Amino acid sequence: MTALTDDVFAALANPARRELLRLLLDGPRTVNDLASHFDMRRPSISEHLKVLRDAGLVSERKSGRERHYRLEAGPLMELQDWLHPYERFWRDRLKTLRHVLDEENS
Amino acid sequence: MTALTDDVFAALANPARRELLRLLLDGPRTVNDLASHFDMRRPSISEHLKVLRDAGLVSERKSGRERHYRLEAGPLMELQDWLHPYERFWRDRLKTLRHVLDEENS
DNA sequence: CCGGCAGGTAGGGGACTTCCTACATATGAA
DNA sequence: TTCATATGTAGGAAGTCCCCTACCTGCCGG
Repeated sequence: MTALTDDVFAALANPARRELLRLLLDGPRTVNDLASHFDMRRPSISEHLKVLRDAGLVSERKSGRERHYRLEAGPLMELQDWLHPYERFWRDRLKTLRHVLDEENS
Repeated sequence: MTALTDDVFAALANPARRELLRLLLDGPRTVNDLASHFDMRRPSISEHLKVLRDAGLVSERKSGRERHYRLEAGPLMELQDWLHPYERFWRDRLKTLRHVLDEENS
């Protein structure tokens, strides 16, 4: 298990890269296939894929002259762990809010 | 409910801003209090707080000449929603992996 | 009123991001 | 072998980010 690094947050900060991840939810795809969904030149897609690869969010498998990129959700599951304290915070605030509303209603 | 925007991902892309959120888990704090935890000048902290505010991740309450910043976890809970499809993907992959291992063991 | 403190804003420098157009590399097909 | 296809890499332009040093506003206490 790699630790959740800066790279993951930085990778997610770009909408094209998030869209790439979303496309990969349906399964592995080639670079050209992925690029066809964007209004952007292919080399830029290659660069985005490199950022995602360096963050551990995708992996690549060579097959002839194609490369199939596959989603690696591990870092995103670590992001979920990162969120846990905030979820607790959020629940506490909702509970408090509910109490206040109950007081006012009684 | 505000939709999960680019602003939230962009705000989280900076380690100082993530640290600010973490500090605010313990409750509201003033700018000077927050700044004291960083090796960075106060105006930069103000700027980071503005980014967080624009993303809806913190709110501000004036009290005399101080301003108390409070964590607003709402956008982070939307981030959790954003993660859901990836969690499903992750679970499926684990299940598949387990099947493969079972086959090999039998 | 006046000095000092809390905090925001302006402007700028340096590094980084993101896109582009060439160009390089490798593999499949004819 | 020779051409075309799939992809990566180089280098550069434009924009953005992040930090800084002034500087400004507003509130408190004497």
